Amino acid sequence: MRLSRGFIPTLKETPNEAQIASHRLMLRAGLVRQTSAGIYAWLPLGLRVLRNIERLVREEQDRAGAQEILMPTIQPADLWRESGRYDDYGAEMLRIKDRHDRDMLYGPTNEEMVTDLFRQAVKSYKELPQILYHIQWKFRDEVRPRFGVMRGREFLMKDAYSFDLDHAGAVSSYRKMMLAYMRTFQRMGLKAIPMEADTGPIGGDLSHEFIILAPTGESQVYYDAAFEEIDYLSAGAGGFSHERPEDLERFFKEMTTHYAATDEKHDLGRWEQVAAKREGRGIEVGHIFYFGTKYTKSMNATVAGPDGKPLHPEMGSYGIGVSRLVGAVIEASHDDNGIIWPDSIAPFKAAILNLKVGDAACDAMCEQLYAAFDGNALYDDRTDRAGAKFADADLMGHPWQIVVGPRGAAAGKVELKRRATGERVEVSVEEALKLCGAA
RNA sequence: CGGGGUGUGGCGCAGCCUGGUAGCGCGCCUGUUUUGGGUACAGGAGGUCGUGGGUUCGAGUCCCGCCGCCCCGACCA
Repeated sequence: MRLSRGFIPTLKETPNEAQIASHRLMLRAGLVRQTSAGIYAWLPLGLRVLRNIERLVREEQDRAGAQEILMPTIQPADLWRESGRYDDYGAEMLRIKDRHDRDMLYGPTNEEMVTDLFRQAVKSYKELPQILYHIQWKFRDEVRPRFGVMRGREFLMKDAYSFDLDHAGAVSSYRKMMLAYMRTFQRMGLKAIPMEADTGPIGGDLSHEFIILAPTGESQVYYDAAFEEIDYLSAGAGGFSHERPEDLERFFKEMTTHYAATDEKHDLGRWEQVAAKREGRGIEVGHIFYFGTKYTKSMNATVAGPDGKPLHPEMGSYGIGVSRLVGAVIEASHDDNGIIWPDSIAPFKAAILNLKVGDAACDAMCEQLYAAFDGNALYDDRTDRAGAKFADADLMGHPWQIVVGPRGAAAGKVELKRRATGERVEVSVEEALKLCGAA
């Protein structure tokens, strides 16, 4: 994208309504604009990040054996009457009526709908297990939306639902999802800690929430440093495969034996036993639940068992706050000058800064670089001053900045800057492309 | 939903106490200038002062209602 043509409205000053770092930076870097309390429009730069996060989430869901579907945002109230949650959910659920005066709602979650789909289609235990997920907008009419996209009313969530024949199967699905989550967060450059959680309105008796570490997080967290040593992505010895039950067993044991708790659940007695203590601030970005037959029973979803008799499958549900993650990553990774995107979700791999638009050597070099990135670079071809370009590039947080100025261009060199470290090297165009991983 | 705050060109703010035709910085447009960390100068465009009502000869300013937004708390992916 050429910045001179891009719809990337950056701001020098922080709008008054934004108080926390990620919200300020998202507005200043032109990622989003607020349209009403807790509801945001995603602009090109922000949308690219959102899509990148979706892609990572999707890849890891698929790897864990989940199948992607897409359920609607609008649901009929009747489904929720079946489960009994239509009355339980309260004012947080946005209730609407269609033109025929039928009660509808904007889905805050999808247990009822997916259970309905399942019971219509799946008739035999032989078809189990199934894990279905979708990435769809949700609406929860929060009393007090805040922190930008971290606590919006409308938000993008990945929610998965597992159906298993029995408790053992459900636990296995639960563990697969947990592994998928740890892999997902690691790939996004985040340190995530799984913590035992209450099940809340979803119901059930096994639940974990995933907290990522960020200095500005909402809650204080205490955990065993052992979590920081684990590599969830490794395929070799000591790695974890979704396919091998023994791996899942070992993985789950790792996740549940090391100490981890938020301040509300902090147990000083157990904490004292932890050899390598770590504490910090955290943001919840995912939550998983096992709740057995809560919905299959209330909504009468059955499959025929081996003996031909109907059985209620055991369910779990698994959520990742996709749009929240955009804010959470920024909270975890920024400095005074702006955002520092992890490579895996950055909107662009690199920014190409042409310090002297109109200079034949600079223009040619920039065009060559821009073409080589094949759309994955933001080319700052504006006629602004160098300082403005440096400031905007830092603000937007591209992992690499390739600075092309008349001084270096004459010698066939560009300056390559790594946003995260500030490190700069003077290299040829070819070397720059190689170092950025574009060539 | 309880408590607090705030609303004035795109963004940040002053003006309100003590009513008299709306101002500053940034941004934007034009020109000159500058050219490796938000250059300087000159000219210019842009505002129903959130909204409805009231008081007054006259309301951004005073009074009442409503709405939006933000912060703290209770609640949450």
